[in-house]
Amino acid sequence: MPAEATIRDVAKQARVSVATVSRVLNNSPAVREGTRQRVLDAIAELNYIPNPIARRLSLGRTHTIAVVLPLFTLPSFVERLRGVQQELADNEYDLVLYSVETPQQRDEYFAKLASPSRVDGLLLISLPPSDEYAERLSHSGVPTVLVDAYHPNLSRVIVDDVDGGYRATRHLLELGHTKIAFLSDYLETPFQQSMRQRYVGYRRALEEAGIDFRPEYHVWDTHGRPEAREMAKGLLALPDPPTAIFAASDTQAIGVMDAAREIGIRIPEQLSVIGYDGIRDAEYVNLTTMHQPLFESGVLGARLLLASLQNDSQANAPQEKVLPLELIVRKTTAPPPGR
Amino acid sequence: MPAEATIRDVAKQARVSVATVSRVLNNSPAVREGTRQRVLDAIAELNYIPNPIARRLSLGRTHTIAVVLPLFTLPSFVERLRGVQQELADNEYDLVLYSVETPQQRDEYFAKLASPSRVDGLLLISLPPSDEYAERLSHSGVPTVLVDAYHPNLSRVIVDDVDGGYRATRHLLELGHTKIAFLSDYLETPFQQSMRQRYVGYRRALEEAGIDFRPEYHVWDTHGRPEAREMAKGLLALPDPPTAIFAASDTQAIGVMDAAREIGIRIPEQLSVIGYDGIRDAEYVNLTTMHQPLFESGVLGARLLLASLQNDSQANAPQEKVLPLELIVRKTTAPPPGR
DNA sequence: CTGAAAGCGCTAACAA
DNA sequence: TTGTTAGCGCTTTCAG
Repeated sequence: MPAEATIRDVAKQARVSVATVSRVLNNSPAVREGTRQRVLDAIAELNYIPNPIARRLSLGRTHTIAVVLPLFTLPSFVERLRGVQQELADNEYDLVLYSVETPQQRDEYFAKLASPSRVDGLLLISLPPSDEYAERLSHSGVPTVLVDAYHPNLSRVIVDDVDGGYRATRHLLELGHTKIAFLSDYLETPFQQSMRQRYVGYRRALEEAGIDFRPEYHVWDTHGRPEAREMAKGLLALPDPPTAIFAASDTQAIGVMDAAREIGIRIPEQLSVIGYDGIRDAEYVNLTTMHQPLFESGVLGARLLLASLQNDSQANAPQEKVLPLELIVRKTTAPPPGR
Repeated sequence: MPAEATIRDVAKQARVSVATVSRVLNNSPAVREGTRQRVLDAIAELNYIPNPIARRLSLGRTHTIAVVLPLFTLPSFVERLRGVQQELADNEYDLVLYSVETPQQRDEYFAKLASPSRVDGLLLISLPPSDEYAERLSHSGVPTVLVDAYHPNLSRVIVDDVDGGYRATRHLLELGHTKIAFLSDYLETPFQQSMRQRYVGYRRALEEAGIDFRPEYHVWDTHGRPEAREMAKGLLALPDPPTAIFAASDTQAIGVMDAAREIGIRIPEQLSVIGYDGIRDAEYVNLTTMHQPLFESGVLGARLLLASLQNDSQANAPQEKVLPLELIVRKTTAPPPGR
């Protein structure tokens, strides 16, 4: 393969200066049509492609947006990423991907990426930064937006998960349930804050309805369908089992459905199940769920970032975009048995 | 935020030349310990981070690996991507992501990325290049490896999909089925060649068994669970419906299961279903499937690429890695009714 | 062991 | 309208 042609080669070939070549490259109007054509011809002939790295160095911009997200096993993360990717696709920016598996790794990436010489912008999906890193990020000069994560100092696109948890629980309550379990991830991890908020909403709805919270109705484990199935089995084996289960994600709700099928408990006649997220699979299995706009959250996050990349008014206040939640009632929730 | 410190600032602060700073940055042994320490101190004090772009320009390498894959709705693509990501994570390379939705876009990306000034290496997932682009790629000087795609001139990690299709069909045949349908994506798209090969294997197995191929038993549509469900319904509504369906992907097989449930046909008593891929969901729904190592294919693809990035013996012959397929018999296949 | 200086390929004043 | 030239921040000869 022949060595790559440079702007100098083109200049020589077209008998102009590199400045002129640069001008036509950048669509400067200040170049005579004939000259432009000569340059274009030279470019075509030499098969010239401008070196983006050199361009970036000269411009002082990286043309890169880093997207950081938890290791993307979960459909909801992937869906958000797809939104981001779509919005970024026709832009000038490269989307570079970082997947984090541990809090240490997360902080490592945050530290590494909080530098304008590395990236032009940062998109953090479902990864709430600690105060320390939020501070560093907002002072780094790297525009940052959070998707599905909250920090007061950073732009974000979120939903009101407390309200979501509340409304999901209300739905069950209104059907007449009083024995309502909550099944989720570990709540204590600083990794995921949405889950915890849904739990808060759940507690609030119970309290408001004058129903005592029963600790044995709250179960948690690492995220996953089989894990949820096992948890659900435990719940249903209780001396006084719940008549409804609120799963903090659709994936987990589907695990609950697995358990019910396995044990021979009919949904929704004997057990109501409600999920959260509104992933595609929820529709296929007819799961009642609290739907949030996953794909759109990615799109909006990217858009927000792009916007703050435009007006480099660095110090513009953090934006907040709250996306709507929608209760989608399908076939897995009904009044409790005997009502 | 203070302007970023440069290597010059560090040099000044440490009272050495930039060359020396560069040496300690690159762990050159040719630096006296005392000097090194001074430099290190200066770096710490100024909070200096080397500018990667400048480094890349100087080194003439992009430190970037581009991964191109079809828009990642499908679990199997995501799984492969995860493998790639994991293998690349602790490397010096940035993983930049390109998702293609149309053949035009694919070629656009191929053209753009076939340039050493853009990327150090290229990983194409489930995207067989045309001869023309394969040619361009292999002459571009950009090491390229295909995952789940084949071209004789390019390194690749694949499975033997003809054999997979053959063995999946054999499994059904051996159970005693003779009315076996094949349900897939469009076969004619140059987008996906694996599907077509599975079909070839299917036909071969039938032929070998002396069973005539019935055109009405071969259905196809765009990929997706609901689409597969509709196709399956069509198949089952045939005057002489099949007793077994070989779906070219697990996602589609699950769609078939949806259809059966909806119509009230029992699996496997009345209908056998076999899928392909071995995605996680297949296990949950107890689907018999032809399993291929998806995650590993990504890992291996990345490894292959990394290796050819090492020995820049550009002209090394294309490597081929064939991963094993494994028939996993679960609960969706059984002898046909009345046997 | 250290420094001076050229160069990576491009952009953008500034001059002409 | 076009050309000259000084950077962008780093690496790497080549001298010393």
